[in-house]
Amino acid sequence: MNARAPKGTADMLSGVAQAWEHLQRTAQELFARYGYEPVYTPLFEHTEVFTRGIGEATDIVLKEMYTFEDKGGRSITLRPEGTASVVRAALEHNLTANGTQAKLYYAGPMFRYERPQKGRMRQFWQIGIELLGAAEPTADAEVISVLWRYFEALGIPPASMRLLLNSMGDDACRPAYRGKVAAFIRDRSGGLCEECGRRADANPLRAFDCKNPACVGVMAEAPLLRDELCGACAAHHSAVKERLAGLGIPFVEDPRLVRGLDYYTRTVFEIQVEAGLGSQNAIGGGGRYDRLMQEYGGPATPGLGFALGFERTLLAMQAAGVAVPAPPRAEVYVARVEGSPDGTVFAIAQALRDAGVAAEMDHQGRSLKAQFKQADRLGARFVVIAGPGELEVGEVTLRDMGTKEETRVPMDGVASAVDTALGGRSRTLHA
RNA sequence: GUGGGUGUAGCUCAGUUGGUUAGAGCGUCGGACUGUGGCUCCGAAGGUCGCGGGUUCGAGUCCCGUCAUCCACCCCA
Repeated sequence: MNARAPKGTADMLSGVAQAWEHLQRTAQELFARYGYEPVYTPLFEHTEVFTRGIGEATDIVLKEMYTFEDKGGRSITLRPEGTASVVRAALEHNLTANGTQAKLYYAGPMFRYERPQKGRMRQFWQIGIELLGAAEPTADAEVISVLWRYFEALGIPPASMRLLLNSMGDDACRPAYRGKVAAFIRDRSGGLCEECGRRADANPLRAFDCKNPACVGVMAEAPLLRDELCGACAAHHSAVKERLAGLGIPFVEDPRLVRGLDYYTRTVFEIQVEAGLGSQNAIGGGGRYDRLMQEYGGPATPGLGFALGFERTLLAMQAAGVAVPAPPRAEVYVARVEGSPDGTVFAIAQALRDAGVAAEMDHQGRSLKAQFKQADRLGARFVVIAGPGELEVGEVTLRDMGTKEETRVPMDGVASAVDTALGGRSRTLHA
């Protein structure tokens, strides 16, 4: 058989897996302070959830979805992002009935069929929050600040982050602007790449995203939505900026920031980092999607959120030299000696664990010396030497690996002795 | 989907103009007067040289194919 993980997927072994849990713990703790509650939606949905939500003309829907027919003949798609599912769930369970506000967060794998490269996987992890039912600009500022604070909490230097901000307008002003850009593209199509020429019809705004130098040059002269926002959108946008400035969160207005999902209205934002991501640069982003719920047939419900990528966040942390805290694999190592009754050694280790101490012992019949090496490698602060001599008189030797001090303690008092030595921080699980 | 790079021990890599039993460092395991760690020293295990085919007296080393991987384009987290 082919003992290899599929293309674009990766096994997360101890080092990475621990970082993963650190990212999740940090998120849970921070998001809870803002009142967000966890939600777990299915990893797959009816395909329509994504085609309608994300937009038929987006790259995600056009060429990146893992879509298949299940045995019941339904078209199923592995989620390529989180917002569509959460909004679908909120609608299904009426979480925003009568204008109720819902604050949700999720974390888990997303799937997109793309060629993998640095910072891009076919299965990748995102954490995101969604704030539903909130139309005020303070909501935008809150969501953006959660994202910013999260990266700060992880230790990514604020100076290395760049927050980009833009407004996509709404139904009152975007259609007219969109028409203007389409006209502009048709007019100047000679100077644009083939792809952008085609964009005029389906998705003209995406031409702003093109990295082709010629296109960048031409699009630099294209009309900007910033200058065409309706009064309500302009007021909203400037209020968001005011709130952010009030928090001291630095942002850069980028009138050409266009995000790849069709559902955005008004505020869109992205946090970029310069080092570590290869040719990618965004570690998180999001925006407002006031029409999404209606798109699914629900009541008009404003909403917004962000998503951030685990892989990219980790790359950014590594580039910034941030270390991920890793707990010691053992605080105490219980060593057995030739002639020690296995059952007794085993019981001592168990007693320590029951008392809340991380304890490890040998299961391979290795020499005492090897056990000490192992204890050292695991980061154990103490080694309990359970030799026949000690056990005979109901005692055990407790060695402090730092000071090399050894004391004899009663066998049934090991847990409390260690607990005291560790500063009494363990909790007793079994009275 | 397109382009380029790379595929040699668990990991990072070296392998000269193709020539006999494929190497190093790290890691792992064992040992240094036999119940004790982190340093040092000694030793050991571990490799279908991605896979298939071809050229050759002979290929890890050249050619073709294939797969995988990395990076980039597209686009995004």
